[in-house]
Amino acid sequence: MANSSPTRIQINNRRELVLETAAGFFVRKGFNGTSIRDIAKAAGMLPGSLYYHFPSKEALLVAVFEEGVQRISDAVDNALSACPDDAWARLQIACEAHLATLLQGSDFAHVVVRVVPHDAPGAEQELVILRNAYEARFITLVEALALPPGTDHSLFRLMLIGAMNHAPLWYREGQETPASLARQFITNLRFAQDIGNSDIKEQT
Amino acid sequence: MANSSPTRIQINNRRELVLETAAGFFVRKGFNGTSIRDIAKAAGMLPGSLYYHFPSKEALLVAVFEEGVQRISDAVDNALSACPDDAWARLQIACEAHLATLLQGSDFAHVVVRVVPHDAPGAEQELVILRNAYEARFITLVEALALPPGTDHSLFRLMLIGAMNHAPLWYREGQETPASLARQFITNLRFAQDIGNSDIKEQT
DNA sequence: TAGAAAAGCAAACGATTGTTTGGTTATTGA
DNA sequence: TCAATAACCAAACAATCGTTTGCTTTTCTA
Repeated sequence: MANSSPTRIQINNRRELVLETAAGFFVRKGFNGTSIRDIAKAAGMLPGSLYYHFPSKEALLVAVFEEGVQRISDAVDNALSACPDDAWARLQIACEAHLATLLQGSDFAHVVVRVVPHDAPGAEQELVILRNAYEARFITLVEALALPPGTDHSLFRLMLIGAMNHAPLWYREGQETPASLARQFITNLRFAQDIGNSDIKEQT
Repeated sequence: MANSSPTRIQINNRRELVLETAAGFFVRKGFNGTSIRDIAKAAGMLPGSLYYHFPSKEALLVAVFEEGVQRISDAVDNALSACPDDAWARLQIACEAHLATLLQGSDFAHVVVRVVPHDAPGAEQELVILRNAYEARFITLVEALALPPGTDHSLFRLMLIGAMNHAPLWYREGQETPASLARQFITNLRFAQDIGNSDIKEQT
């Protein structure tokens, strides 16, 4: 007997639907702005039914966070696996994957950026650990850079992450692509020159 | 008696206390994570009493936003008024004032960065207008820069604002000052060199 | 000195919150 | 065939939510 027959019952078959629905609400309404009833109704279920899959609203957020961190981590890792060893090129590739997942992927990764862990006090530590585990990639990537002497690599990384995670607030699909954004992000942080600034007195 | 001094009644004498208390909660708990009862209790009043000063919870948020935008605007404008230097110096001074208000000032300015306007749907437009009115300063400041040819000034500005507004999430008082942060922010975006990267072959 | 306005208290309103409980249906392995 | 389990429904729970109403106290003005 095959242990996975075509008529096999789909275990937790609507768990994913609940997760996706929740991610959408958490992104658009925030954690505290979303009610269990919002999610249940949009998923075609009753409020109490969610508690078969998740023991609490905060546990649901953690599950969404886990999926978001998993997806954006996979995207970045996968992009880096087929990338040259040049530190700047690797960072740019990672930024492109980060932005693509954040701006064009599902809502899961967006939740990780949008929802601040302290909004769910009981799950705060878990959420911070998850996000830190992902962002650790950028510690390595930025430390591999040969930055000008005296540059604080940590601050450089925080600037970059801040700039990237701010993108969902202004990004509109159509004009710019994650790839073009990543290229410009890195260019602005790498090639920014003081061309023509040494004796600039005024601009119009 | 110390409290029976005036010949004039103190109009709205506790309105400021309510505003400050609300700002604190909005920063630490978010808008939807804060209840009217939270604010009232911390301000030593009853929940209903807040409605003498503000017609609704969203109107209270708008008032906090207005105060926050006012304070950070004043800080930046005041810093710029004594800085007729070149464009980069002016931008750095503005960043320093922005960061100082955000990280070391009252909670008012922090609310403007922490609370996303859509969390209060009925006040969303008003909140966006307020924030845009402030951020317009950086449009001018960044457009005055002589950036490398082909640089998107708008994206440059969004990077900088994203990096700065991300700071409250990692800043810890003691080591770095707003001034040192602003200097490094600008340095990273201006003087970033490709030192040690001359062996780069190509970028996509 | 009378009275209007400011400021807030006390108490409740209906609605919504996260969650629980017990029952129901469908599918499974034995 | 049958008990077990997955998955969900139906209905309610106490608590909390933003807000309203009516009343009281204080203070300034006319």
